[in-house]
Amino acid sequence: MAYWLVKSEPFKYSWDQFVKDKQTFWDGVRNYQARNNLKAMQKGDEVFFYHSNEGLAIVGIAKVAKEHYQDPTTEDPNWVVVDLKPVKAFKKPVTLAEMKAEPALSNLALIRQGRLSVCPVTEAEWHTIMEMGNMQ
DNA sequence: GCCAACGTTGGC
DNA sequence: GCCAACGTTGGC
Repeated sequence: MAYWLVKSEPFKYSWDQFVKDKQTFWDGVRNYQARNNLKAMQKGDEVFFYHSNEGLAIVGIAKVAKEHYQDPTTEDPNWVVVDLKPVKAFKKPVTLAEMKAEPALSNLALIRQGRLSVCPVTEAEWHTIMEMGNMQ
């Protein structure tokens, strides 16, 4: 079991839309590092859903419903998607500012490499963030 | 809307 | 294979 974090701009695809859809394929990844992370995801892995640009917070938890497959929005075999489904929303979203202020999260990939749209989260980081969001 | 960070591209 | 130029992302 591994943990991940994906980003979405709420304009483009918000958590609310995700919940309404019940399931979605995570497309639009056009970065090799992010793509490699997508490929490493396994069914059942848990994923933080982060709102970039607006909100700047982790707003919910998703689960990998289907492992990577060819991105249906392109012919290019370089790119893949995974299926995600919503698990639950944070009662209290954990903001980027809070995560930056938390010493236990100083190595968080999201903070170290802000532009990476799909990044790994360690188990310790996962639990820290869960506590910060009152999700324990 | 600006700017910093970073990835990608292309000329040499 | 290096490096400058350029484009994109995302925080502020």
